[in-house]
Amino acid sequence: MPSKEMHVHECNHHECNYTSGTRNSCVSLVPIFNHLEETQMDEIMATARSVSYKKGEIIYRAGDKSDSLYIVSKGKIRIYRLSDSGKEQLVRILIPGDFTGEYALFSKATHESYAEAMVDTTVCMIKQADLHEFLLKYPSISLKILTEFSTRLEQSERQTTRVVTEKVETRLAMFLAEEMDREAQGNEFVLPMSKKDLASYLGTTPETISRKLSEFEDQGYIKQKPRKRIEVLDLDGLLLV
Amino acid sequence: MPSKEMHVHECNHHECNYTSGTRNSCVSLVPIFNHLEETQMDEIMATARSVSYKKGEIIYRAGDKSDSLYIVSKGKIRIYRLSDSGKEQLVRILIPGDFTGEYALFSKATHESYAEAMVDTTVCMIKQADLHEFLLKYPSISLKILTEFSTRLEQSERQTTRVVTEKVETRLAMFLAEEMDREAQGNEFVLPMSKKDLASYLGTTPETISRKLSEFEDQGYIKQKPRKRIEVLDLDGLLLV
DNA sequence: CGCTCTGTTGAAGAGGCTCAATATGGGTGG
DNA sequence: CCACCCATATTGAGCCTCTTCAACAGAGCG
Repeated sequence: MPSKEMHVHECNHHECNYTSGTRNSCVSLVPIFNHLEETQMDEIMATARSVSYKKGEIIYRAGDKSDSLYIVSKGKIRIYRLSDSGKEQLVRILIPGDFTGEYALFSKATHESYAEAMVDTTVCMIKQADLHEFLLKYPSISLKILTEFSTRLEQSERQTTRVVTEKVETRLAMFLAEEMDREAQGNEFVLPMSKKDLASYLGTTPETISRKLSEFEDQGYIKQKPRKRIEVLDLDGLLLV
Repeated sequence: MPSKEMHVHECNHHECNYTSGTRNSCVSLVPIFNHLEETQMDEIMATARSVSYKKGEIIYRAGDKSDSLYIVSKGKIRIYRLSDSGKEQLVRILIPGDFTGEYALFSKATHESYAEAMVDTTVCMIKQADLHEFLLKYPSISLKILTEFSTRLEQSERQTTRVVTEKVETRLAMFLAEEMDREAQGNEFVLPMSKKDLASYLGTTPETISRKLSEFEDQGYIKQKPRKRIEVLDLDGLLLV
């Protein structure tokens, strides 16, 4: 697989094959693979390709044919959709250990969403044929992916339900509470995205986000600090909104 | 199908084990199993339990512990969620061949949604332990389920995007167009649910659905007929809304 | 045959969007 | 290291879509 003779110009976006011994960067860090034996991980790693993208680069777009699984090994990826009317909606953000590409991989040949590097990012790609082979050979991988999928499905449905049943204020409060739960350092956390993206994720506009956060601040629930940091002063109050 | 010796009181909701030879009602009709050999399907069927529910009965509810996959063999099931604020949202409707229960099965022990029989319904249930065994034994089943999951995930994300980016009128028009695509007999189709449920599915209210359908009718795009039948007169016009 | 749930229609009000003007800040190049 | 610049964020005002509440009509089911 890995050609040792690799030259820079053979590498789109600094694309490189792995050589054994450079395993650590991706396969071993994703839950779907890291329960395997070392030798099995090496085997998978041997079929993987590493590709780097610079900030802002598009990794795939809707309509692209693709047949690879993308595992984030470094950086951050924005997954978003464009509606028929052309509006953008942020679906989720991938951090190292997350993967994407599953739709094109298991169902259809083309993507419906867009993947964009939010910062300089490295992914490893596993081709559909290789992955299928491994799934048949090591069925426990499938169980891991099924677990991941069912969690994602649940989250997606929960998100839909929220958007249709709760008002913006409530959705925002819930989002803040969840971030506190996942990311809190003390009683502060850092927004993982711009407020523009947050608006798109929550199904509203940047203006409304801005206003609602100010209201929360006026009401003493939170305090906004520089560099996207938010201190939560009254979590319970927030959740009663 | 019921064992021949079945007595009413041995069967909760007319619950019965399968005997070989009565295979046809469920395992063989779902895409996730029907690619298997006859003998393999028989093997799975032997572990399945058939349960019937009367119209309106709840099959599972949020918070229930469950460890079974439910495959619809007859009838129709409404899957819905309740938001934190208590509002109901219709997630999807299952018809024979569809399955549910995956979240409790692969991720957590409890359901987040509700499943209710819309008409008299029969499901077959496969226990988690049995299913896991089959997945490891026949890895191709996992691939089928992965395909199904990734399709559902895509649909769910598409639904979220629509709800947040399109207005009600557009969502309704798209829904009608999709139903035409899937269910049309001539240029008519039958709504698969009440307008109340449709409202909940599309994230709006029955009043709005009623009004928008009247508008579409006034504009000559559709014609509403008795028994939930809708004739589409101008599909293109509808999609330009 | 009546009762209850679903659907329809009207009117009023609210929540959030749009548009526009201005402020801010972090990234970049000099 | 500083100044500049452009995307992001903020704030205000008006408006529009959709929800809400209420009253009534109709349909399906026991």
